[in-house]
Amino acid sequence: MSEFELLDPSGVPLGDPGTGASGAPDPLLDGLNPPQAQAVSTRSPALLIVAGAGSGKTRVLTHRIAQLIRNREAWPSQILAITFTNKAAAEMRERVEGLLGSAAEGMWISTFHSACVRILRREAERFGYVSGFTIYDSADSRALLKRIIKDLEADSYGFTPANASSKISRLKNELSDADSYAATANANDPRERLFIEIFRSYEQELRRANAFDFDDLIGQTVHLFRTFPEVAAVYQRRFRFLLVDEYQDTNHAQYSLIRELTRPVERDVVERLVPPVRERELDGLGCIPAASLTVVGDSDQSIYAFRGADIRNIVEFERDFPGAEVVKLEQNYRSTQNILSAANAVIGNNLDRQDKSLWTSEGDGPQIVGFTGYSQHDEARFVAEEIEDLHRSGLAYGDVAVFYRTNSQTRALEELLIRAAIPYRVLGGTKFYERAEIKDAMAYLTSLANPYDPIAWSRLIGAPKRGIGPMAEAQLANYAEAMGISFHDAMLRAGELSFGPKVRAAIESLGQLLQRAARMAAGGGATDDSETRKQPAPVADVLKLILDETQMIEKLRAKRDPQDEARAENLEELVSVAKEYDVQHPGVGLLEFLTEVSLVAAVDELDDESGTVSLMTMHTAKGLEFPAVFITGVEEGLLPHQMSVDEIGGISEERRLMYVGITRARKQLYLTLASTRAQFGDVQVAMPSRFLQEIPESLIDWRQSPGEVTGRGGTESRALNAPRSGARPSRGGAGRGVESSVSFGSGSGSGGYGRGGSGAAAVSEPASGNMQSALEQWRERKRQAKAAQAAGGGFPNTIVGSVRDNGDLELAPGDRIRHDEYGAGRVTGITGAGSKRIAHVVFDTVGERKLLVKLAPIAKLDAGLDSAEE
DNA sequence: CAATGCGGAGTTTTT
DNA sequence: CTCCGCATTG
Repeated sequence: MSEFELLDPSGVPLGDPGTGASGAPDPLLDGLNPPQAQAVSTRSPALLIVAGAGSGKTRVLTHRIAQLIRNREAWPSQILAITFTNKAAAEMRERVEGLLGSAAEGMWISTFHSACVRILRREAERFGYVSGFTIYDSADSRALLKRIIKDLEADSYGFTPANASSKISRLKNELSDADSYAATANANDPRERLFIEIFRSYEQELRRANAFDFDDLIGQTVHLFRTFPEVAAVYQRRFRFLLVDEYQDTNHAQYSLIRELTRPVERDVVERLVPPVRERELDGLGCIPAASLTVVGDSDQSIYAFRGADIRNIVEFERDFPGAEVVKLEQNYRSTQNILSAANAVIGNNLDRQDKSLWTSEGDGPQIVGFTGYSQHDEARFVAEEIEDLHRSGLAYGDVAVFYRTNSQTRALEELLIRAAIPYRVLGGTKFYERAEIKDAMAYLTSLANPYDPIAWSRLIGAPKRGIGPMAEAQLANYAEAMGISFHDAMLRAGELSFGPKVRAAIESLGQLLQRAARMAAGGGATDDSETRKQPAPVADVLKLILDETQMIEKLRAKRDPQDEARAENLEELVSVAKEYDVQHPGVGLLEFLTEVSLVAAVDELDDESGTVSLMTMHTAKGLEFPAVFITGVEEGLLPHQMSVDEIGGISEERRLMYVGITRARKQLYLTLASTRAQFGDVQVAMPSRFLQEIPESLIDWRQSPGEVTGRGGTESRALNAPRSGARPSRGGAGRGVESSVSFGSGSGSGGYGRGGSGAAAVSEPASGNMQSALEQWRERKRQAKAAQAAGGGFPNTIVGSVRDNGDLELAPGDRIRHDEYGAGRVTGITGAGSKRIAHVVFDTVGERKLLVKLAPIAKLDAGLDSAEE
């Protein structure tokens, strides 16, 4: 919303705190447990709600807000609630409105970034920006940095747009700028000096472009408040109640923003405020007292340290805000006890945390299901098959989520889900708005709002290709700068520069298009003659004008690359998005659309009604819950991620990530991994994650344990055509690690693995007998691991057993082999060498496969006629 | 100026 | 493996 009322104009006195709640029982407290009710009702100046996963914190927050309003302790306009994502904000608004009726109008419920944009758009003129500023996403920032690094020839010092950007981001999150950094940096280090130059130049260019990057949105708002106390006072006065969700993930800049907003307004500033401050707003000293602050968080779910989140913000809250009250919510209303026990066991391995255990009164529920695939492909197939089983037993696809650590893991999963015809949706990853063609089209809109933005302008010039190259672009940019005019105006005056007739015509026609579109967007109508001031044109109309005139869609369609058809469709989708926006927000104009697009988060795309399986990273999953959850790639190097192992606190953060993942599951949790994983073209052996060993084995029903797939923990390789792990009978080559025949829901044993193996899930029964030996191996390895750890020095995961090793298996074209999964087949070729030898095999039933000789579950049956023997 | 092709490099999480 | 930048060619 764009309206901005300072205080409710009616001037009705606010009720006395607490009066509404006394006497009759409050329906807003109905069904809350005592700590929850306490968290809703308490009125200390600062409140920390320590809310474990699934403990009903959203409920508490919404009820608290509703109670404040309903008791007339606050007007809706006096409430500022900060959430982590737009989706969470929308949900919270909806729930508060549900509790109150429509009385919630005027509340600010938004993310840090959205709230700051709103403030900055109002106040930008005060410090050299204009309201139409552009918000640079990280790609835009990097594009700008790329130019700067090139200009300064800093690339030879190892600076890249990516590393410079992340360093600048880190500094900005600490509220540093180039000057303050320069004051502390080592001036004798040429690399440091160069970095400072990059940083300074980046700041200048942003300002000149009238653009903020993500971090600026917070940092500059803090800066604004500190520089202009009377501006800060407007917001300090307005927002009497601040509520901040996910407080454990706030960084220093965000923390500072909260501090600024909860500062009392000093007497001398009070006197200058407009409209004049009324007596009842003041305390005895003539100040406007500090706003009430409520924060909600769980330090065990802090997973954004890499983005500057500072766990100290929550740990030291009581010290920061004297008089703070702390309420702990530990009862979980989401998950079964088995899932919670696993979560508690994992997080319990993090030192320096306050001991806290989630519990539920809802019972144990089914065991967690574990599965180890031979490859990520195999793992993905298990996931797909299992989802099918869940679906057949009555679970909606929309109730299932698949999590992973890195976005690249979606590949194999998507492939198998497509093959199984399971509807799914990937959240995040390469987002819609990050696609090249979408960014191209958006560059036009951005440039209309901010004709001084060089990144947008530079992008639109080359999309589509129209004969204006880097030379012409540079000339125009120089000219614009020299004359102090916008890029658009420079293009309209291309005749004053020495371009060839063709180039000049192209430039002028583009300039005219932008001029027309700009008029239209501003509400002047597409043509010159408008005397009637109209509403801003709908965004979709402006977009369509651009797409039609530039022929972007047609040009894509004319190409023969099949990818381009998809790109054309994306552009059409963008038009639909814009139309939808126009319907939802009539008459608000381009700027709001651009803002909203800039600030969408991955999770905002989640549509609860979509009826599709959701794929997302565990970071994206925070704050969500699903009846059935798959956590995939639970391997060393992936979860915890290799990159985190050397970082201080890295493993702890990864463990929290695992904890977040586990606690998303309501009823059924799956932990899956693969024993090999292909990365960058070659295959690598993967070890089970140390986090798996931290979960009591009784909680996990291993359909196929790591022990079964990676060998026996010894060095000898087993007879490869024997049934795996001893006791299990072979299943005619299609035998998979599916041990139990107890099925989930209606016993559909049909949809199993391979041909004939049952894929039905054993949910409530412990593993049946023939699982014992495999489990025994796994246990033995865990025992060894524990012993090693107890012996001191050892890491939890120093012993993970050896892997299957067929290293000495000689294969040649013509050999017959048997594969545990695919059955019998004939080798048609061998490529690669050493541990990366790949056998190309045509199987009798499943056709051609490529297998890593060293690790595939294969055995030689008989040699081909001309095979080389050892 | 644009399109094509080759070679090299980089691989975490995101508002 | 895949994306990106660079150089060559049309």
